Formats: sequence, C-alpha cells, structure tokens
Amino acid sequence: MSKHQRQHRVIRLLADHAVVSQEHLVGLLGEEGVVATQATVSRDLDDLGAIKVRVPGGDSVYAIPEHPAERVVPGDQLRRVLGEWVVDVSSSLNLVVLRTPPGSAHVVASALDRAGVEGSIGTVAGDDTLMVVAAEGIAGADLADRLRGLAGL
Amino acid sequence: MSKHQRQHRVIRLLADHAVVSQEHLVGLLGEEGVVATQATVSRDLDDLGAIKVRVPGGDSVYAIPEHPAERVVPGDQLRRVLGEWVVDVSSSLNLVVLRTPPGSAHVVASALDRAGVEGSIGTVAGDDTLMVVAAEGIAGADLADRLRGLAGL
DNA sequence: AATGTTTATGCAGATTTTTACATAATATTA
DNA sequence: TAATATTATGTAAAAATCTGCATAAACATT
Repeated sequence: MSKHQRQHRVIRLLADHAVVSQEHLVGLLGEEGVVATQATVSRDLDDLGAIKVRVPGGDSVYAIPEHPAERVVPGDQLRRVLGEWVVDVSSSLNLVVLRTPPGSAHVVASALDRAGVEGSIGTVAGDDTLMVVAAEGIAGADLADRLRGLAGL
Repeated sequence: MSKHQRQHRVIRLLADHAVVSQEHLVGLLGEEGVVATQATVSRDLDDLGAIKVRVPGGDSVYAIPEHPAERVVPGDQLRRVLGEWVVDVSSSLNLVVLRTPPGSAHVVASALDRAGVEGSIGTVAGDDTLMVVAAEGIAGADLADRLRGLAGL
C-alpha cells in the first residue's frame, strides 16, 4: 500500500464519515486493514491540505476544501514535485515554459495550481510541456528563475 | 539533479551528438557537470528504451525510437508507476477505469501506452481518471484484475 | 489556570531507491 | 578464434523516503 493509496483512502473516509480526530481516522483505516499511526495520518492530512471545520452540533470534523485555492501544497512538497519532474525551464515575456518527461506535465501543473505560486495566474499542461502565465507586472524570466530554483536546476 | 533530469539530458545528448558508446555518453554528461558512471547510463538507456542503430559509415550510435510503440517500458518500471499512482481500479464491459491522485492520470496512461499492455488497445486520461479500452474478446474485468495486481491493490 | 485531549514534530530505525564498483556477458575487431 | 572493446548486472554502499515512538506544542474543557 503506497502512500498515495493510503491518502486516497483518507480522502474517501473524510467524505464518508464525520472524522472528529486523527485517532478516529486511524481507527477507520484500521477497519479497512490499513495500519498507520496518528503521526502518519497527521502528515497525511497535512499533505492533503485537510482542515478541521466546525459543524452544527459544536464538534469539528476534518475536511478537504473543495476549492483548490483553499488547499495548500506545503512548499516542501512543491519543491519535491518540481525537483523530480521538471527537466527544463524557459521563458518568454509573461510566460514560463516547463518541460517534463512524457505524460508528467499535469502532475507538475496540478502541484503548481494547488501551491498557489506567487506571481502565477494560471497554468495549462499538455503531455510533456506546461505553461505558467505570469501575473501582470511580473516578468516571466523572474518567475522562471524562481521555479528553476525550486526544481534544483 | 534527479534521475529524470539526468535522463532528459541523455535524450538531448543523443539527439545532438552521435553517441557511439556509453563511456562517450558519460563524457558528454561530464562536460555538463553531471557525473555518472557507465553502469548508470546503461540503466538510463534501458529506462529510455534507447537502441543502438547502424549509421552510414559503419559505426553505430544510440537513438531513441520516435514511435512510442517501439519503446518498451520494462514490466518492472510499469509496476512501479502503477503501484505508486493508481488508487482504484474498476471496470465495465470492455472498459477499465483507473483513478489516481489529482493531475496524475497522464503519467499512468503514458506508462501503460509505452508498456503496451496485452489486451489493451488504448487509453485516455483526464486529470485524476483514465480509461483503458480492452481489446475485443477481452473482458474489462479481467484486464482490471491484471492491472490491480500490478498496482498492488 | 489546571487538566485533559488532540495535533505536530525531532529523531531514529526501517524501507526503498539510486548508484558505483567489480565483473560477467556480449559484441566487435583483428 | 583470440584479443579487445562494450554493455549488462549482482552486490553493497549511499542517499532519500517513510514511519513509528516519544514528546512537545497547541487546543479545549472544566
């Protein structure tokens, strides 16, 4: 059971149950035969950008914000994705073009979107190429430099 | 410098230079400041599906087949990709539906395409979902079972 | 504020991945 | 075919990742 697979179960469990604590979540995972400790689910919830929200009745349950903008990919996680998948960065005017191995552009675009990179107003991804549109007043070259840094290039 | 990043350089170097041996490639990488041994580039070339082709003049150089179908993702590599990214597998008639984390469906589809999975005639990927079309005479459920196995589910 | 509950995190061990070294296997050339 | 050059691979070390334990920090309740 990979980390992604466990985290997918977490997402489903949060949708299906009113999970009030991390120990609760550990229990629910256990019922599915997935063993994990509170420390691990704490990190999973962090990875997934989950938040605890108050619900009518006074108690609070975990949930994953619908709107991606509310989710936050911690900088560390973004760096990990860029470092692994981005193989080239270039720019022109207000655009930054990132290259990836075949089929991987969406992974990177998705991470960038969720991380809400400062100075980027959006991304589009093809198969092995994605473009990041720099906000007005932001030079693509500067944004490119920043992304290059994150990618370790 | 991640493995993907190094392999991307290999692809570029093979396109730009007539690389006659793995030691040659090691040298070219070295010129770019990337240190790697012959054993490593041997595995890289394998990962990339590179082949050695005869060119006019009698010597043979490395190249990566244009047509993806000529490339082969070794079974081990495919298993790795599916195990990491596939979080759910289901099927209906001649279709298998795979779910992945957001943005990762293309990675999986791309790997499946290049691996040339027996009984699959093609894939389409969205953001977190991809479909595999089973060949006529192949039950989607059977194909699904096989993929589930590869994904460790 | 004190107590109890819940969550985050430093650290170490376990696991996985990557890579180099050494060498076996293969291919090439004389 | 023998000698040489090239490539593949078993093995171990290094590096990176993941996870549990222990505990600190944060939060809630009385």
